[in-house]
Amino acid sequence: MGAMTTTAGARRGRPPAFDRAAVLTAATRLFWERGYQATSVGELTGAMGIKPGSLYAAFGDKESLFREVVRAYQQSPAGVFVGVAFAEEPTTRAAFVRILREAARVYSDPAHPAGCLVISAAANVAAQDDEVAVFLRDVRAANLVGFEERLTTAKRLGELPADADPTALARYFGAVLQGMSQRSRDGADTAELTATAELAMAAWPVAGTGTTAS
Amino acid sequence: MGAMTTTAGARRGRPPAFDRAAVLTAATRLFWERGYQATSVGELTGAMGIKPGSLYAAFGDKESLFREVVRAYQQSPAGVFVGVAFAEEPTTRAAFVRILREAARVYSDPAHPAGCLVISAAANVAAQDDEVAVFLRDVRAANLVGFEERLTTAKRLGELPADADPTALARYFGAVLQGMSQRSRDGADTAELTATAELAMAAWPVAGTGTTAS
DNA sequence: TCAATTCTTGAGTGACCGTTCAAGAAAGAA
DNA sequence: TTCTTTCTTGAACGGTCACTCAAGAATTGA
Repeated sequence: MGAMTTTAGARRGRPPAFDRAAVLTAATRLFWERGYQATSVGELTGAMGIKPGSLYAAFGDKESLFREVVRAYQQSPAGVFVGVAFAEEPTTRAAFVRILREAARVYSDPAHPAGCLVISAAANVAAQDDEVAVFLRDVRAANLVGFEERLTTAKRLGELPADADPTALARYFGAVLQGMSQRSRDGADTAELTATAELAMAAWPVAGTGTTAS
Repeated sequence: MGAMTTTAGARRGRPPAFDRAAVLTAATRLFWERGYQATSVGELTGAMGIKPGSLYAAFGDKESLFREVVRAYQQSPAGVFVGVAFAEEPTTRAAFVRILREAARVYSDPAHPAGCLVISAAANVAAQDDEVAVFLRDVRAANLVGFEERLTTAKRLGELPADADPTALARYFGAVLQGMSQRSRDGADTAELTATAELAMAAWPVAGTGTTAS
């Protein structure tokens, strides 16, 4: 689908003067750093090197641009490491260990803004921009469902003890990742986040004992 | 200090037509729900029932009002439960158990906006409002220092094993609390957050073993 | 060469932002 | 009563917001 529209020549009219992927990257960086609402169209056009008219012709409006940014982000290294860990690690436990460690690295990578764009870009938003907040919340909820499905499967396969609660575990790891994202935005470095990740894995259920002591 | 200025009569000039504490509560609710930047002065004056002139005469400007809101919040039940737990619980472990459980309750209390105002009210902010973000980040950092001091003391008193890392633990619990706050803003209820809190306590060091397995 | 199509440009839209201010109203002091 | 002080009110301030549009430039198809 994308190949036909981008590679095949013979498009009528004046060609765009900018590289769509490049300006999307610039927009991503801004949204990632400041969040959706705090990023103005003026800042966007400045960073993207295009005028408002071009932005609106190419992307629709600010909200559509943001949705495209999120879509691109989810396919970037910072967005796919969860899926990659699930696909490549042999055990569910190893997958979560890897997810937490990768998050520690990615969230604090100085090559891009700190934390996770999906977690922080619409943390607070005016009533009028509710749809953006709902959109990101749905993405987060879908990620949690992915966690839960993997953990449920692991329990069915005997990888988790019978008294393990996949739903509670999924939400716990989700909360830890959101906390790590926030900590990285507060300045936490890779070492700190890695230490947090290691401690977080202590919640992994061990066969034969309850998962927590009161 | 507060008693003299509020109770003693004999103040010159026209008295304020509003209850300062009441309008502060209204402002707190708005800032808590939407965050600093996404809350406009127009919404504030509407919710507080006063005109812009009165707001600026009484509170200075939007930023000063917000700082006063944060100060009041920190002395409210939602802001003091950490200090109360430290003061009332006999052991450090019991204090952290209580902090996590209380956070689960408070963050999801439907009587007020979800989560922690200090954690979420300036999550993303434009460059011009940096000072507000820095202000809240400092508050969070101070809370972490409080955690760390308590844990360091616990280690010195033998309540924690010799290989325990108070700094890492403090940051871990800080991250968990930030994650719980975010989860509550995504709709998590008390039961979910409580389950997360219980799982989080699995990271508490046990004498004689390493704190984590790899 | 000429029409059709697509993008760029620059100027401009109304709405809302945080904030200010002069004028009037309500209190104590003289 | 009159002065002084403090608060309220309503109408504004310039600035920025997201967004639009007509006119010109660059391309393809005929």
